[in-house]
Amino acid sequence: VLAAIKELNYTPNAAARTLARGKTGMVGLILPSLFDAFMTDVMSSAEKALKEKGYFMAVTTASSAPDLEELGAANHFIGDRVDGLLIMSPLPDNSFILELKKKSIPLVLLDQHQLNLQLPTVTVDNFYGGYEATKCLIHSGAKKIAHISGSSIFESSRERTAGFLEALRYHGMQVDEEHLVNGDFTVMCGYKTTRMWLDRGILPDAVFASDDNIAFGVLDAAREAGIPVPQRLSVIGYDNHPFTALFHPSVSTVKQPAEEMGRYGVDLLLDIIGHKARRTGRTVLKPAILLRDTTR
Amino acid sequence: VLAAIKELNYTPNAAARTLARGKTGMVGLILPSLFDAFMTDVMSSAEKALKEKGYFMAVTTASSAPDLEELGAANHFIGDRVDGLLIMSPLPDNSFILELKKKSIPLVLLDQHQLNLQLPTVTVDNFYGGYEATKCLIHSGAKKIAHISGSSIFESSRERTAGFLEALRYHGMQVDEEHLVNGDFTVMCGYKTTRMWLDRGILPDAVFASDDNIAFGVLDAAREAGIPVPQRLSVIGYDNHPFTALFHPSVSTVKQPAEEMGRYGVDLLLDIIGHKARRTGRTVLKPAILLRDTTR
DNA sequence: CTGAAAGCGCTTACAG
DNA sequence: CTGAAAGCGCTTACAG
Repeated sequence: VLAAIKELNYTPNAAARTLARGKTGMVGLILPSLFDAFMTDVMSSAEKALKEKGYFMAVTTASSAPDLEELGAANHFIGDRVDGLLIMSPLPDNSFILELKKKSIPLVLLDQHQLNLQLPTVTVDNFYGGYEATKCLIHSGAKKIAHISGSSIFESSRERTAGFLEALRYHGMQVDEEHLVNGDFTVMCGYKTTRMWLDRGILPDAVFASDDNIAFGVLDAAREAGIPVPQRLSVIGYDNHPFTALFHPSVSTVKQPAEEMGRYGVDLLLDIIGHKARRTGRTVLKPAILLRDTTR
Repeated sequence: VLAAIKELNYTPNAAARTLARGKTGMVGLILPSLFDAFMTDVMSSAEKALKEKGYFMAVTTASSAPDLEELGAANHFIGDRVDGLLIMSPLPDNSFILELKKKSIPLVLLDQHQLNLQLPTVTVDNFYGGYEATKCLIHSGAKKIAHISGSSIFESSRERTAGFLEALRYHGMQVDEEHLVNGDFTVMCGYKTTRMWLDRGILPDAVFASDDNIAFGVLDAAREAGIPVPQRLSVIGYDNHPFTALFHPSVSTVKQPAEEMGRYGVDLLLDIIGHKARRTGRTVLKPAILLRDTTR
């Protein structure tokens, strides 16, 4: 009989097994975009970790509340197609999450706390990252330090900005209004902001960019204008985008433990699924400052 | 009764429905890496198209034959968890595919033909892309044209190189051995190759890079060495990486119809699943040459 | 047109 | 320890 099984290379029917056992063998990942380097890192790490445990990963994007609602809609409900969900999308509206909670679907939030929801979370200490990045800029002697933030719908972005402001405050420094810019995690926004500074003659000494895309844009504008980096302008980004280490000058950045976030998020979720962990608790990972050639 | 359904926001059990109907409502995507801009574009487009049709997407990476075998292994078989599979990973070894074929699992190959397998494919005309990119370089007056290829396990890379060689041949030109470099789709390889040319005093007039990562590396090395682009060195990449349009100078490239590949691949696969299309046939998409500031 | 029954292909608790 | 039966929660073909 076993020989025959090998012979016909029989595979047990997954749907029947799922129905009988109540486990799908799939884990869902909901994230805002497939184009962001950090998110892709986390996704890749999660995929690897899941594969090692014999799980498959269902990926779906949702960047807004309506997108999430749609995933909760009748004939497109992701909840019971998976054993649990890793959620990286910002949750301005919680009704989708509440529905999942009500159905007791195991959930882990990635890169955001959402304190009111009492859900297990895996985050990076963005306040610390923003604070330390700014401190390095201050210690290198910069007097006029600027910050270009990411989109404020991301908790991570808001906290980096808070860390930046606190570092300045602690060191008795101020930031000019024109040097505190609400950006959006794009190269374009870094470029345009720097051009604006250049045009108005208010280029700062140093910039803390809320992600590496922004930093690339700042560096591009500086290079085009012949501004020496890091002598005249220091730049530090965030994420450790693969290109930061490869370009010349290499770009200083704050490395997020993306690999760890994906792996730990998976471990935690699988423990919850297997009733080996509680459905609460915060895990905060530390980022690492990587000083390279765009800072003094 | 219907009111009660709304009330308790009931969702039918997916596993039971799958078992009864024989449809999972999931489509699998197998790709070599989550870090490549083109692949991410295709994935994103496929995800969007699938979502519109009420399907979810299971993503799994496999870059080598053993990886694929693993997906065919007993307790990790992806075949019956999905209604069909979109396969972007190179298939040097076909046994995994043969197994899927034997089980009649709908399959669409993306970005590769694999003629011997008689499977429906959606590809881009890479020979044409390589030929046209090179022709543009020739027409701009370049005499010494170099090429840095991607990894030869990719059919797409091999065909771009073939297009490059044919364009030279057709125009009665030759390529020096040192200017035909086997690379690997990385910034590092573009950078190192260009440095090597510089160090040996054999910098070409123009480079056709098999992807934009390589082109970024070439441009970075040229900038560092003070080589004027495009006056002394023209560069054209491949993929239309988001950064190519944003950096200064903007990077000439060959735009792959990634969005179309993802969307069309999904449409075709769903038609096969719904018995509305045959399990054969080639669809070849045309790339578009985007001449920007790194070519004359 | 409605409603009860069989069947999808497993797993697991239970009888032998 | 082995094997037959019940059950997982739907869908669909069929009887009424």
